[in-house]
Amino acid sequence: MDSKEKIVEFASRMFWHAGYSTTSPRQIMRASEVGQGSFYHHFPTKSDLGQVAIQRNAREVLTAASEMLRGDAPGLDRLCAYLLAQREVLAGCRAGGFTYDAGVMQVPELHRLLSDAFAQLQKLVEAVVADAQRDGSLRDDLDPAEVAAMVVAVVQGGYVSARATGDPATFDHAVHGAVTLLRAHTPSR
Amino acid sequence: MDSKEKIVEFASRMFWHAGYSTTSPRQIMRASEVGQGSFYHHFPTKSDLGQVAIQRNAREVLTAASEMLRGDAPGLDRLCAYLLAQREVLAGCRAGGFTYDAGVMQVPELHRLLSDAFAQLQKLVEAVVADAQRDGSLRDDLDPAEVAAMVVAVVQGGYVSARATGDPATFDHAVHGAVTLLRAHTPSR
DNA sequence: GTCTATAACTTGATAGAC
DNA sequence: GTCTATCAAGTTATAGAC
Repeated sequence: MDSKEKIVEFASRMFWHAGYSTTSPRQIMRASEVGQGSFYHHFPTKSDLGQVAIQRNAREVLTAASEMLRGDAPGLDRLCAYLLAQREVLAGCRAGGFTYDAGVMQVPELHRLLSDAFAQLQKLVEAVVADAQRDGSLRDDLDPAEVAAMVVAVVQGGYVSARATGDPATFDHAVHGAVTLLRAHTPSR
Repeated sequence: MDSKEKIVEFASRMFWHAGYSTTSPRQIMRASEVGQGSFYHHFPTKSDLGQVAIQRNAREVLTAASEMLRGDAPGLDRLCAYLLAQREVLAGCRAGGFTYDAGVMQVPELHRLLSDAFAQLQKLVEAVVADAQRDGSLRDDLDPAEVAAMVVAVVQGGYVSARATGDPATFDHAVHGAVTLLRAHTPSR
């Protein structure tokens, strides 16, 4: 593996676990065993690296979501599968975690990665809500955009609550609550 | 107002808006117009100040929540009022925002403030869910802990999503989705 | 309680040789 | 592409006088 790729690998993971602002180029150099010369050759500024590393995290969130959401199953089942999926809860969301990092939010290029990622995630989920309404697994008088926003928020908030309490079960409670409410909205039974 | 109180006032607000790790003692001294001598006299270390300032933020979250949740109205109405309350959405949650700050999470005393706050918030909401089930405004076959966790998560996730997209309406969509689902669960109509 | 001076360390680079 | 040396600025304090 070349230096550049090693840097991005480690940076993505370290930014995810320890935050962008609170992780220094030096720490990344040590972890990835890449010298200062190479580091600054590939990434002249920290935000250049942030750009690539955060985008990688965002893509992983979207890739994982789209895999969990697709298939032939009824829309509601796919929605619930997404909510109930296994996650590294206490590590937090690879994308959502950056929304509270001032060093990310102040840099337009970095903030943009997050707004794009969340817009795409919302669309992915919204399409499945619409599927669920078409295939009859969910009442069609619900607003797909609102249901999708709620689903995304429950996951993001589940991470926050669980990190606060230090207990992954907090996440599970939240998503189970959402699943129960959604399941009860099957029109004909 | 004395120096100590001024420091705490500004620190609480600055930590909330810009993060704990990304706000330095120096910035707080300048904003609050308190000299270095006074600052370190009152707060020997940054985390001593973090302790007080973050606790103040956490208390404000709990105070606001308990005011919105109490009253004679049916439990479900109070729950929805809490979800639909006006908030400074793009500033994020005064407590939840710290869950992604490594500088907070690594210090046990600071992390504890968050776990206590979220545990209390969960209890507050859970009690109102139970009220709603007793007064008949919500189906009683739902698990109060799960519904409460979901409500808290929707709010926390609403903040995260809205900060990501940069649009407060993202928050509104999420909570409206939750309200619609909850309202549809009134047993007898 | 508040002031000024100082300091050890980290951050985020830049410069120039190989 | 990678290395070592260097650096200005910022962070988080400490010391001692008033």
